[in-house]
Amino acid sequence: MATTDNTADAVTPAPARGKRPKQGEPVIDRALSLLAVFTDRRRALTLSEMARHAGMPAPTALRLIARLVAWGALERLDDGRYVVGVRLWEVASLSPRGHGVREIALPYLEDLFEVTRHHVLLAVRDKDQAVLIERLSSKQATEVAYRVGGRAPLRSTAVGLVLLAGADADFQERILRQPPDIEPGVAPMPEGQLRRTLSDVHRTGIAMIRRTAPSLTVSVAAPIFDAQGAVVAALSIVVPDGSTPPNVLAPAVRATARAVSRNLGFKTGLADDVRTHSQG
Amino acid sequence: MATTDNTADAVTPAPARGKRPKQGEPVIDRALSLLAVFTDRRRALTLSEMARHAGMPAPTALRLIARLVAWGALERLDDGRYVVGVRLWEVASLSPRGHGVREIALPYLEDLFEVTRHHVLLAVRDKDQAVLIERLSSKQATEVAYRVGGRAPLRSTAVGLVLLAGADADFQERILRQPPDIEPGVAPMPEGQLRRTLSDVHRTGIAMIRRTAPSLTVSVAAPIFDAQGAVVAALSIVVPDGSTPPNVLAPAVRATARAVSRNLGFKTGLADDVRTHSQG
DNA sequence: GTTCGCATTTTCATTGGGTGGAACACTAGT
DNA sequence: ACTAGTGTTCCACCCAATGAAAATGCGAAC
Repeated sequence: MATTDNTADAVTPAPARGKRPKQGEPVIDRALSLLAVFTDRRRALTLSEMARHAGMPAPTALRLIARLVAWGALERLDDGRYVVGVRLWEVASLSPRGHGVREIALPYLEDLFEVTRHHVLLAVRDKDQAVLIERLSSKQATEVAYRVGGRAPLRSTAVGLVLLAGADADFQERILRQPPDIEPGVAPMPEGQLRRTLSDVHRTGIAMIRRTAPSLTVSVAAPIFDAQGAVVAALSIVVPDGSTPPNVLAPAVRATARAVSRNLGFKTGLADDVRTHSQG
Repeated sequence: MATTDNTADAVTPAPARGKRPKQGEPVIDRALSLLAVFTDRRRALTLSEMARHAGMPAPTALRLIARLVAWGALERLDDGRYVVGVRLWEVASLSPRGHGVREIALPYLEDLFEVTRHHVLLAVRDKDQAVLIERLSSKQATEVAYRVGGRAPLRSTAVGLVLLAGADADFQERILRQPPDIEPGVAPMPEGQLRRTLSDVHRTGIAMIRRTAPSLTVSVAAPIFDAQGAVVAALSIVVPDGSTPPNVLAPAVRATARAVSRNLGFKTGLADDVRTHSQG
């Protein structure tokens, strides 16, 4: 969680006496930190919970929250707890990299999903992580690790690898220098192998990852390009290990990704190998 | 657009001279009004555009926007324009009435969509309007009036009627007293007929609306209940007029809505008429 | 190359909105 | 009754927010 860089991680053991703990922080930052207290596990919070997690006195939190509620960024439940409001969701739906790509990609994801009946994922990169934009799942599909709106590591997921391979070199370097992900169910790659993998992903336009937790699955991902040829998103399919050979899935995933790219204005050259040559 | 209730609707013809135009407004409100300048048609804006639409001087807007960008609520494009950021979308995805119901309903919407191949809509009520939470559409489906994240009137759409019929009495009264919607392609209902319609919707659990614009369609909607039996969302299917008789669609829509309701913890009684009796 | 026009950014003296401790109301648990 | 927790109102202090002005950046027109 990127939200823990606030002040009061816990309960601020020694509250610094009667002195000002974090007085002077811009109001907006405080308001935003009140939004950031919500997580997947905590979708409805009381005033005092919010104040505690955001690291500010209750009266201050109350005042700010009141404004957020008045605007619709938060809503108050009957029991007095607060939740993220529809108005905020409404504005957020205008996010080009959020609902934007989703809106364009959804019909194609539908097709892929309908044919395969397996999880279909769409993700974009934000900071050092992948953010899951969409996930189509049949009710009886295998257990899946990530939810829509959640974040996933770049180096140990198929979509992550695609997004990482599509990023600029210095960003890649920075990520590569970080200590390896400790992702349950995925064997962490040593740096050398990771570099080779990224190179392969860049060349072939396909990334694969095998997981052992939460269930045995294979993910196959492909990049989505915008009109400028930049990788703006990644699409993947997640199937139970052994159900379908990955080399059978790859063409379908690739074709779907290309269809979405074309709809985003990407001029798909002739065949894939042509683009490959122009890049190598 | 609900965003026009801000100060500078246009360009503020007479800027009130050198006096303070709206000095003294809380900072949060200003920040939020900067988020509210984004609409379906304007998803990427320059600094001066944002300042103008939010009704504040450029330096002030810049300062606030800088904070919003730092947090991730906004993102800056290469050309200097601002768009709604993924971080905001991420938090908004925790909205129970936004992505919450969507997440639960999606698999069932999928099924309905797959069988019918027509638009499937999911909406909730916010203030005096319906907000479209999800829309599944095949690529070759008919033109639709609303997009995900957009708003629709309560009295002239099928989902709107369902949500209105499910609201408490005094809210219904307030809406009924308002002047009728002027919705293109939908004949506005006189108050008497509307009351009768709402009563029917409440009794039968089905609402229908026929549109002539943007295309000739029939919408059939049904309510989704939460564990407490309150109408929290509405589900509808939109088909070309004449393609499928509404009375054929109704059972499918109803069954899907019930399936979602059950998943939300709603105890579906025995048959529908049992619940009807307990309510009348 | 120079000039104009406009958007963006920095600076800075002024001040009013923001602040949070204290006190109060209320509920629930002991 | 007492304690412990939450939610709310109040208010005197004061620092963050403000926006005019000026500087800077950026193109396009000349």
